[in-house]
This record gives sequence, C-alpha cells and structure tokens, in this order.
Amino acid sequence: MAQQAGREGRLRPARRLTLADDVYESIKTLVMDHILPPGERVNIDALARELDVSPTPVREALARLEADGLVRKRPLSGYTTTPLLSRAEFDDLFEVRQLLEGATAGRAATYASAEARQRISVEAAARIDVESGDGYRRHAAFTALDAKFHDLIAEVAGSPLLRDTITRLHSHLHLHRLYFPIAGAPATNSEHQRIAAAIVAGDATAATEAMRAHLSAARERHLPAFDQLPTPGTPRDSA
Amino acid sequence: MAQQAGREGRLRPARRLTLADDVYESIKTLVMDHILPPGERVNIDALARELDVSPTPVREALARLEADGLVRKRPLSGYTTTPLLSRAEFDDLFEVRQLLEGATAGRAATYASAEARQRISVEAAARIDVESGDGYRRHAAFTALDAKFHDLIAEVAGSPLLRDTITRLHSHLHLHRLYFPIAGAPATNSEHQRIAAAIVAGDATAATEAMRAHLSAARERHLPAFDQLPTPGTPRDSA
DNA sequence: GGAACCTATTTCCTATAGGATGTTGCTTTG
DNA sequence: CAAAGCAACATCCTATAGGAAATAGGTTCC
Repeated sequence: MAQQAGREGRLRPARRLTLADDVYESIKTLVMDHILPPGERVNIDALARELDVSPTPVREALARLEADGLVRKRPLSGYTTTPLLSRAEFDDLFEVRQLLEGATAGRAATYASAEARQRISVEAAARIDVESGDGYRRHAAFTALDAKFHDLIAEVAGSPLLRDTITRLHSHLHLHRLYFPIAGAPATNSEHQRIAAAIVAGDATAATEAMRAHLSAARERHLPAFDQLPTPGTPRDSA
Repeated sequence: MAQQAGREGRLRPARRLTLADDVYESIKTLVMDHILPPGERVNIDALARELDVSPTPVREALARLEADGLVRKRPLSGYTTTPLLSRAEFDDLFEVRQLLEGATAGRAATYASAEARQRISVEAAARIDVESGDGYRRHAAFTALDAKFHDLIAEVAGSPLLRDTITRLHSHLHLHRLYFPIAGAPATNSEHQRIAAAIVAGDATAATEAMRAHLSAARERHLPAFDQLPTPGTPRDSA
C-alpha cells in the first residue's frame, strides 16, 4: 500500500497494461536519448526510485532490454548501458543493413499492394522542416521519420521475420542518432524518394540498388561523427 | 530463509553465477525439448516450484525468453510458449535464412583464415551414427551438429552482427527439430561438405550458391512433417 | 613511496506476502 | 434448451525485507 495514490500521469500512459511494460518503454527512452549515457552503470534501485516503482519490474524490463542489446549484464555486478558502436561495429552494421534492407526494398517492389505503394510514395514526400525547433527535437523528428520510412518498406515487403530482424538492428543505430549531422537531411530525403519511385514502379533491381546506395551514403554522412566522439568503451568518470 | 539448505546440484551447475541465468537455460531447454509443448500456457508459480526457486528469477528469465521469441506474454494473462511455425512462417524463415546464410557462406569463403578453413573442413567431415541411440538422442545429436556447422561458418565470416542475427533465427527453427525426418541426414552431410569445399577453396560465389541450395533442400526435407503435425496454435488439452 | 591486505559500504540478488485482474463454472432467466 | 449474468477461484503483478557478493577506501607493511 501507500504507493498507488498520488502519482497518476507521471510516467504512466493513459492505457496502462502492465507496469513492467511501461517501465520498459521508459528505460528504453532514457537510453535512446542518452539520459542514461552509453557505457554508464545502471543502478537498479536508483532507477526504481526515479521511476517511482519497485525494483522488480525494473529488473524485468532490464532483462528484456538486455536481449534487445541496449544494456549489458555482468553477473553480480549489475547492468551497464551498451557503449556506442565502435568504428568496426558501425561498418559491420551498415554492411548487414545493406544486405537485409536491400533485399527488403526489392521484395517491396515485387510484392507490395497498390495501396502500400501509395503509402510509400506519401511517406517519402514527407519532410522535416530543418529550421524548426531546437536541435534536439529536430534530430528526434528527423530520425523518427527516417525510421518510419525504413520500417514501412519492411512492412510491405511481406516478410514478418525480415521486418523484425531489421527493427532489431535499428536499435543499435539509434544510439548514434544524436550525433547525426542534420545537414545531410536533404540528401536523405531525395534518396528516399528515389527508393520510393523504384518500388512504386515495381522495379526490384532498381529498388535494391537505390536502397544500397542510400545506406552507403548514409554511412558516409555518419562517419565524421566518429572524429568528435569520445572513444567508445571508455569508462567515463565525468568531472 | 529455509530454502538454501538441501537442494544442491538439482538444477544448479557447478559454476553458479546468478540464479536467473540458470533458470533461463533450464526453461529454454524445457521449451526446446517440448517438455513445455508449443502453444501451452506457462504457469509462473508452478514453474518456480518445479525448479525450486522463487518466482522472481523465473519472471526475469521469461522476460528474456520473450525477447528471444520462445514465449509470448499476454498482459495480465500470463505467458505461453510460442506455437510451432505455420507453413507460411516456415517458408518465410527459410527465405530469410537463404539470404543471410548465403551471404555468410560467401563472406566465409573470402575472409576466413587458414586455420578457420581447416576447422570447417573437419567439422563437415563429422557425422552422427544414424543407427546409434534412441530416436530422441539421435535427433538431438544430429541437430546439434547441424547447428554447430552453421554457426561455425557464421563465426568465421567476420561479422558479429550477422552471426547474432542468424543465431536468433535458429531458435525458431529448433522448435521444429523433433519433427525432422532423420532419413535426410546423409544428404545433409554431403551438402555440408560441398559448402565446406567451396569455402576452403575460397570461391565465394560457389559457397553462397551451395549454402542456398542446401537450405532449399533442407526446407524440402522438412515439409512432410507439416502433414503429420497438429495444426499450430491449437490449444491442445491433452488426454 | 608503492603495493598489498583488510574492512566497511554499497549494490545486487532472492524470497515472501498481499492486492488487483482475468478466467472459469454455475446459476438463473427468457 | 440456450444465453447472459454473477460469483468464486486461480493467477498474475507489485512491493518490501534480508542475505551475499563485489567494489572502494583506508591502513599497514615492505
């Protein structure tokens, strides 16, 4: 008792299913937004106090996040947030993305329904006003739009397994989203439109090629961020 | 108190790190071996009693297993083991495997070290005596050998992400292993050797093609099982 | 002056108890 | 006889407490 009284609407969404699920989403956001910095130790009790719940659902949520690759668990030593990708891991990620998402785009061009093609066309036309909002919101909005476009293609490709797999990969990528140079947004948009055009036209080969080219270009756009980044894995004891 | 007294070595391995990890492995085995049948409800408390631990680590283990796709969670209703793959999901799985493992074999042929090629060659030569042991052990041994071969290729392909992704997919497949017709073992072995030969020779194109052909054949071998299977998703209330 | 050892604290890990919710079976009514 | 409503049960979900291990800091010895 003495806990479910006066904290409605603090972190709790309107439709509340289970507390553990809400906690999972909350912690995921904390990690994605770097409120819990990469490589940082995660104190279960402190997190439970912060979220105003007991440690049990926190522990359950962390177990799921570990399977997602967002935190690591060292036995009898606690959880830590996953460090930022190293350069090698980053390159690896984009190679795998090229393989998976290239094939996905090709499938989408072949199997997508007319209605699905319409949706892709609309989605590719959407843009984020680069001038609006502060830096953080702008980044978040742009990243969300990019993720939505890629997921949409995965959805209409007609392979649930492929879509799940791609979604999983994106978690790792999103840890880097705050470092993405916003200047690349226009190029990203036009590349998206080229992919959409190929899918709408039903040209699988062109769609695959356009997606691979897009990911190659996206990788190049991200690379400068590595020069201004703290070396991953370093146990930063900040000042 | 009154619990850590007399149950040494029951399910506890010699090196004990955390109870939750042991419970995770135990439940995973229970699901894989169909001791917890697919589609069955999983009672947390009953499972805790069975494993002689408290519900807390069981809950944590189930959360991880859910992320692995071996159990599903319905809010406020409990966990259920994942049903067997439907025909459509099965076909989907093998398409994705062809994509991923085909590319992996090609990478292995290109990047594998001399020592790695040696290991693959040895592994492909290993065989399970089809005559030995009872049906269950024979199946388990053969499936383990197959999984080891595929994972070895993924390991030497030099892409940790690709390897993780493939490992995840295999979980779903392994739920079907008990239905695999053992008669296909010799063909599987020879196909493995063909893949190994291409990798050892450094022929990426041939390795990719051999892997894809192998998976296509393996899929065909599995198909008859669908005719003698209870329809997936049926809530079986056994006699 | 440096390294190793010991101690104290923090943190994690597990067990237990109680409240809320979904489910099931029975009864009642049309 | 069937369907809807109700009640009892089982199960899940969350909170709290206590024991064990690891980490950090201080002290002592070389």
